[in-house]
Amino acid sequence: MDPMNLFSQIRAQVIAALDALVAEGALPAGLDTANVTVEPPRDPAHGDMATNAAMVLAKPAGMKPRDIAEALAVRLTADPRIASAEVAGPGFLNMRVAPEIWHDLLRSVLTQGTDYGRSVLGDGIKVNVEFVSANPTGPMHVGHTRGAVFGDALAALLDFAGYDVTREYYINDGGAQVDVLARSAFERYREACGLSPEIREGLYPGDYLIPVGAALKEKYGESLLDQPESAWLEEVREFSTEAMMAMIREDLALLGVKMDVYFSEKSLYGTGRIEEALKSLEDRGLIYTGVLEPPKGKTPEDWEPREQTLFRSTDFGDDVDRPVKKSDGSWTYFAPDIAYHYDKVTRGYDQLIDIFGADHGGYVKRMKAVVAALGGNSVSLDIKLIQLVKLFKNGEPFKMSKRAGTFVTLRDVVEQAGADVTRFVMLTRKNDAPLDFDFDKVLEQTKDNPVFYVQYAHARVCSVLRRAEELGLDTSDAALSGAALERLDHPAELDLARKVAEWPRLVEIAARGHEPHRIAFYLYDLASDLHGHWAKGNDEMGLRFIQEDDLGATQAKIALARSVAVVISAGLAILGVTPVEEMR
RNA sequence: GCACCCAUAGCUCAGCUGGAUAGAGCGCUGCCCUCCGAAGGCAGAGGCCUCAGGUUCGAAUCCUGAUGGGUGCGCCA
Repeated sequence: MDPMNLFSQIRAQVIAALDALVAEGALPAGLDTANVTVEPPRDPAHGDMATNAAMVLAKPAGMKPRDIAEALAVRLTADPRIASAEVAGPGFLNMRVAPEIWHDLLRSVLTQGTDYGRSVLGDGIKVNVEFVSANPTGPMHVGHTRGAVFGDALAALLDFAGYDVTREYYINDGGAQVDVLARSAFERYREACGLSPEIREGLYPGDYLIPVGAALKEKYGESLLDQPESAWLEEVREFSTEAMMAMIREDLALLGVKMDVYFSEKSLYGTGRIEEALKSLEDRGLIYTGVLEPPKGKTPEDWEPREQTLFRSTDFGDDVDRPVKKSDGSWTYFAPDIAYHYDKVTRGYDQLIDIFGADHGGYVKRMKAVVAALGGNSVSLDIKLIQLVKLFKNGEPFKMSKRAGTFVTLRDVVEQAGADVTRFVMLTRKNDAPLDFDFDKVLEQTKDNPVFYVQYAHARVCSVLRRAEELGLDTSDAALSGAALERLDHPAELDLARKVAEWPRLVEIAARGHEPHRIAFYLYDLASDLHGHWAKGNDEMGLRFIQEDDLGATQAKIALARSVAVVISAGLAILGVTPVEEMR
């Protein structure tokens, strides 16, 4: 556990005290302390931290919780850093630490800067986060945007928590939809050559292919015009897919998302890689030929029994076995998916994370089955489903329609709201909860808008630091970490420090659960505490950060303020948002 | 029909992998600027955590079932 995490430090101390009690015979040996926690209590009046040790151990030890708790309290308070330990409620042990603990903590924050809160939780474990993976057939829309932000923030969070992270994009350039793209682009090519395009039903009608058509003309002149499809399809497909991917990369760049790996589905075909992956399954006896039952309740009109090559995914918790080959012998879409995950497994990742749209929930079980079959117990796969984004304008639902031209792209969103705002707002909801995105509200400068609220807190601290500099103080972190922090003795000031102390713990909780939204909520809380503390200065002069007649106290107080700003910066960095120094 | 996700204040949502008296914003009511940024703060009202069982020291949280909503369901990716 991380040495910077105050709660894990104290937990280690609790465990040590328990061991000591065992050694002196006050507790039986061989107790399992895995469930012993040290957490901030819900009600701050209960103290700085609480442990459930006595309640967890009462039963296995065959003792009353109170007796254990009291013995533990005596042990713990022998350390001068633990000011008090009191038994409460059903057997909680509420602890209060000495003020120096908080002063040391703040010093540590200022010394480490935005590295404060980095964790060794990940222990260098190799994680692959696959996200976006939008089909290269057009621009990215709002749904992709949320997935992109979520994946990028999750990757940053895991990196911060000590994992070795790869951001990866799977390009679906091997299926029938890129043929459709090629045909659509070809019509735009014909248009560029002065002919009228025939955008038939089923082709992509979007304007974004017009420049692709023009580029095709520039490259090939009119030489493709009288050729049969078989002559130009492959080249046009290649050309268009690359154009689409260039556009997608640009969109991602607008959002501030940078992938480490772009993996091409097409590279799996004709290279033996699909065959190799399937052989790996076959060697385990997981491939067979058979006939599937028709789905109950909703039998397709044209359903008829067919013999197919199937993957025995039911062995790994899936509902039915899944076909990997069509009846004509060609691969189903599932086959390259298997090969792709096989590739990820063989690249040596310990953990895989796939981020899908919620409408792909039906694929979760089969993908988990694949990874379980290929990687055994050594590789885990977590799949995060991203719920819909509901757009609003002036509080009114904003209907999207490709045909009506009110299709909202990633670019539209970023151009209107800005990347920082877009990213933060997209992370203010759990991934599996629908998200309302109101174009007007996200730009409001009120506390109704969480982005503003957090930014404002950061800007206020910067403002105070500027004031302090005018008074001749050195506001560098190096100088502030040397401040006389013992002058921070007001309960309200220590409360703020307590919140700062929760940061490393929160990072670990968020990383463990693959839940970057927790960062956003924590930052909102922290900002709220800062604003609240600021306002206390209205009534109580002594709580203002700037004390014009006492520069020593001022330096200590702005060190506290700066610590809050440091954590806000670190948190925003994980979310991919730039902290602002003043509001405009 | 089956599977997965969801259900918490009037509305939109948190709730730290089982902890103490369930929280925040919006909306409503009432307060706080001779003062570091009031773009903020404080207080009040508002709850059968959808329902019924179960697990245990202890459940909004875990299990089972029900109800309501969303998504998906063999040669489309």
